[in-house]
Amino acid sequence: MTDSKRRNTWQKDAVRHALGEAVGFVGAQQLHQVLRNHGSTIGLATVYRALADLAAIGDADSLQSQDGELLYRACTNSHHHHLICRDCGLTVEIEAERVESWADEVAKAAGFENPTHTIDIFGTCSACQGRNIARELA
Amino acid sequence: MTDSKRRNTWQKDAVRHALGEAVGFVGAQQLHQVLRNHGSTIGLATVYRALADLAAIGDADSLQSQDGELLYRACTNSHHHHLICRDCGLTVEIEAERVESWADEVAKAAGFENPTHTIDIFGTCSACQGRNIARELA
DNA sequence: TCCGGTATTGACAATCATTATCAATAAGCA
DNA sequence: TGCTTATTGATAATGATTGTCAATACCGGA
Repeated sequence: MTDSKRRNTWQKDAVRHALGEAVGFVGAQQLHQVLRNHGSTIGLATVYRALADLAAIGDADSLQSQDGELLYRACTNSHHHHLICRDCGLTVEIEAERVESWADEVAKAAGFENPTHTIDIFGTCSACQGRNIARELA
Repeated sequence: MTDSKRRNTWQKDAVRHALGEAVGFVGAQQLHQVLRNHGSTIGLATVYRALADLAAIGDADSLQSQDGELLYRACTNSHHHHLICRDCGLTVEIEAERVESWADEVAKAAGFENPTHTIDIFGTCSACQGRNIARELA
């Protein structure tokens, strides 16, 4: 039942490809702008739909930025989490077996079923640290 | 510099009190409705401002629900995380020392400074499990 | 290759939470 | 009691996301 009635369009390919090119996480609006700047005539609603599809299929990760915007990123493969620079958006994938099992244990212990979790770490990457210090001295 | 020019108003007290009464996490809109239903004439914008203040002071926790809404909860004291029922909003506070240290380690290992993290677990609490099964049989 | 049913698109309107605006109000101090 | 100004609240503005719906184009079958 993965794709009983799914059709392939150049729009979906464009979104998939643009997402692959992007570095770090990008929002739907932003991705739409990029596509338009490259000459595409794709519609904004279509970008939203394509991204939601990719996330549902498992070909994209999604998370919300700290101001509430939904961000996407091409997904490598298995379940993992992210370490994100709050200045430049640099993203590092992190394995979290220890935390996966911890989350499931905690949920089960409290009688919760079908647990899902949101685990993301934000920080300032080394490059941005230097940049910020330079700015403070100005 | 905590409150050099801060003034105390009944509005702020009302929000603080209403937040204390609420069970689990509540949104600003929701809290505003509750206050109005209790006869208060408080404005919506004021509720937003008061909640943002409480969170900044450290008297309230905040997190975003899975559909992007900002939710608040009266804060007990120290740093902790939450296990939240996605149906009824029941919230359980969880200690997470293991995860705290893990998050800091991971960030440091990648050269990230001032790490903060978002860790929340969503699930279906035992009460709602029963309720959902009953509904499916209908 | 052509055709027809229908999934998909895209321009636009509609939502919804949140923030900005700004005149009117009231907290707190001399 | 006055004065200064932080705060309020009605409302408009913003911005991301979703709904609408006629037009389009994918794809399996003839």
